[in-house]
Amino acid sequence: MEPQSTDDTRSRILNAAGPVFAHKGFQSSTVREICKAAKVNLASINYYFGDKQQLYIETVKQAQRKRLEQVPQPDWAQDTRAAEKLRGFIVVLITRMIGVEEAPWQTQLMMREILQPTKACEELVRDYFRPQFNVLLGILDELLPPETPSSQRHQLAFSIVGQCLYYRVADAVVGMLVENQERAQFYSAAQLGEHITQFTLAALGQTDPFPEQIKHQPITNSMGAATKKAAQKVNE
Amino acid sequence: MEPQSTDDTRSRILNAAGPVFAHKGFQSSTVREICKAAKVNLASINYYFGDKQQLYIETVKQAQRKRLEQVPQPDWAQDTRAAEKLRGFIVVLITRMIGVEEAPWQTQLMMREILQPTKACEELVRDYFRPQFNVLLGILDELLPPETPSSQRHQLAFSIVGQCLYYRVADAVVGMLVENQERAQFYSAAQLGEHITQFTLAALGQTDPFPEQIKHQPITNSMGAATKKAAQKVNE
DNA sequence: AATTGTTTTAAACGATTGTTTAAGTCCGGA
DNA sequence: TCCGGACTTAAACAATCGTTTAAAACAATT
Repeated sequence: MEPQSTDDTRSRILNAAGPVFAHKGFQSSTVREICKAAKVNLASINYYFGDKQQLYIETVKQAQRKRLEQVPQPDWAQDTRAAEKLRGFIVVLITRMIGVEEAPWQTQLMMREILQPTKACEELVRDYFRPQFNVLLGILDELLPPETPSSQRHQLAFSIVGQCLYYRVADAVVGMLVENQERAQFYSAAQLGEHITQFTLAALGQTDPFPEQIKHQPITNSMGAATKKAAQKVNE
Repeated sequence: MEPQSTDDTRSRILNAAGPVFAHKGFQSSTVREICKAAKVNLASINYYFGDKQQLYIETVKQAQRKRLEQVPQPDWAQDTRAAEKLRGFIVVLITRMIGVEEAPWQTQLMMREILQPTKACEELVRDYFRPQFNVLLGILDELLPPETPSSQRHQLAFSIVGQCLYYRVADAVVGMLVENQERAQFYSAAQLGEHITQFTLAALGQTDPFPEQIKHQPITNSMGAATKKAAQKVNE
């Protein structure tokens, strides 16, 4: 009946609003700017969404939905080692954070919701963060002694997620702290993912202590097949 | 000549603007709201600061200055072990993040600058983040093999900082993911700092692998004297 | 007491905001 | 062809924003 992802007026608004909200936040984005970017009339937002705030909520939801189908967690073979699953999880997460070529405005929009939650955040947690969190806890379950208390499991998960989130949150500051050349050479999603994986596995006693372990070459080739495929999908 | 931290009109504006900007951001904060909170006339901001933006910049600077003298890094005795220094560094950092009783609006303001830098951010990096970063690198230098490349040292530092930042950035989400009781019992600054320290030291091979190492009791008593003192100063 | 410079005050200004309105356009079914 | 609902459009609206203004109040010096 209604075309979904075409250049429907409603869809044009939704697609134009995403980057604008992500870049400037809710208050600083004006309906006039969004309408201009979407090439629709000024009144269209109110006609299709009621008001600016409901447009914002719909935009966040759509960004989340798109992100879920763009970068699904890889479904591992049954005999995949837990360490390999963890590597895959981290690489997908860090890839979502820093993107590949295009600026990942969906993630930036979510980061705004994380830092300053609005009404859209509860759904975000329910449909996105919570399942993600549970997947990670499932992987950790295979790596930890059974008697590990859940409170400790949770904080371990946060230590992993926190390392990944950092490169999106503090992206600008990282750019000011490290030389451009070093950044260009060592800060790809694959390399950062590998670093965080090694760091985490070492902490969990799954590998030798960290500094001796990896050689920190510009290109790492220790990724498994499932991980590679998952990381690639982000480009789409 | 001019009283600094009294209830000077200029100071009243500055003190009132901090929490407002931290809570609502630059655009969403109105000069009328700030003037009302500061109990000064509407025109005072323009009289003393020129315009709203310069007030914002001054506010960020002052927050940074206050934070630096409130929570200085402990100056360790010469024979302090590096692991102990690292513990102190992390506890100070995490304490700055989540505060103790009062809401740490200074840190929240900085977090806004990190996520979306304005003109105030360059000074923030130069006077605050960069020195902090160097202190951490100095500590890591004592824990790492001499041949460890600097690019790897940097990412190790980011892995530590990232774990701490997470509890400020994702504070609201953490509150939605873990039960209230667990949060009340296991998420004090001292406990989170201890967790991050153990996790990091284990990754660096300075202790046994992580999960077996700590017992994750509600209250930990393994902090050194210098660390305790540093954590306490935050309350002031 | 008069004068000077500084600070405070209430009111107004112009610009921009989100939203509404009412007239207009389009298009398929009778 | 005419009608009716769905959509689009340009204009206007009311509210709020940051900023300016000019007069009043104040404080210190001569």
